[in-house]
Amino acid sequence: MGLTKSEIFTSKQNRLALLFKALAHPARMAIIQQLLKMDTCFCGDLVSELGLAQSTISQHLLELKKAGLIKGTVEGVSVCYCIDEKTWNNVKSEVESLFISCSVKNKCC
Amino acid sequence: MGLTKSEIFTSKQNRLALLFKALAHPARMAIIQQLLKMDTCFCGDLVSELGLAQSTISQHLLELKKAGLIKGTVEGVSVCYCIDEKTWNNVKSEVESLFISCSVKNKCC
DNA sequence: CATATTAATCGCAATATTACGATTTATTTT
DNA sequence: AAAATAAATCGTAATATTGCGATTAATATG
Repeated sequence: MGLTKSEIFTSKQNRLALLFKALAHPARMAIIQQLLKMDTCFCGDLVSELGLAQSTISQHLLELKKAGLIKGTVEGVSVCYCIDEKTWNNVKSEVESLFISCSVKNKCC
Repeated sequence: MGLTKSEIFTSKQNRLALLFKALAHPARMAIIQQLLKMDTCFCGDLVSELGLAQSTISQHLLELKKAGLIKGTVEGVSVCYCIDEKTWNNVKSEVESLFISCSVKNKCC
């Protein structure tokens, strides 16, 4: 069939999977890293920084926006993007609880 | 075209993207959570735990194995899976450095 | 108001993912 | 050696993703 059976999983599993999916592309990782690093974050800057077409970058920005990781505001002709602090911090604590609190202890193999 | 241009990104960006891709499915999140929680971790247990076909689970296990997140050892007729502690800890610190050390400070929007 | 600039959206082609049933492989038990 | 059990692999269909050029939409400038 080829479509994910979201209904059989917990909402946490689905939420985390969607979050990781948003980060599961090197271009989107590059955008996130750039936004974490830079003060200015115009869409055009990202287009010239990464070696992808403008329409492609725009699509990746949409993916990140749908996941709530970034937000953009119109500034004249340009659009300024940045990390959505609120969602980012939620994500941070969810990922932390997955990776940090659960230490691998039981080895069966 | 439809294929990711890995060559234009840094190895860290590609590495993290591949890691997140492995986690970007609720079934694989469920498997990981189960392996973190349980002592026993036979493939068959996962099949009956999640509501997916055996061949589907097997494919998801392969994805996680390719990403280095889990490993499996044959025990008689069954295969016992568990988190690959070594890779898991590497992943943990990479994800930590992405999320924890980089706090969002500059707001341009 | 016409033109330039920036970014979103559309349409398309290539490729990847997801899921399942059927089959195969490997091991254990009879 | 034959039968049973568990898991990997194969083949296939449905759907999703990636990327780009072309177009559209919105704002700014001459």
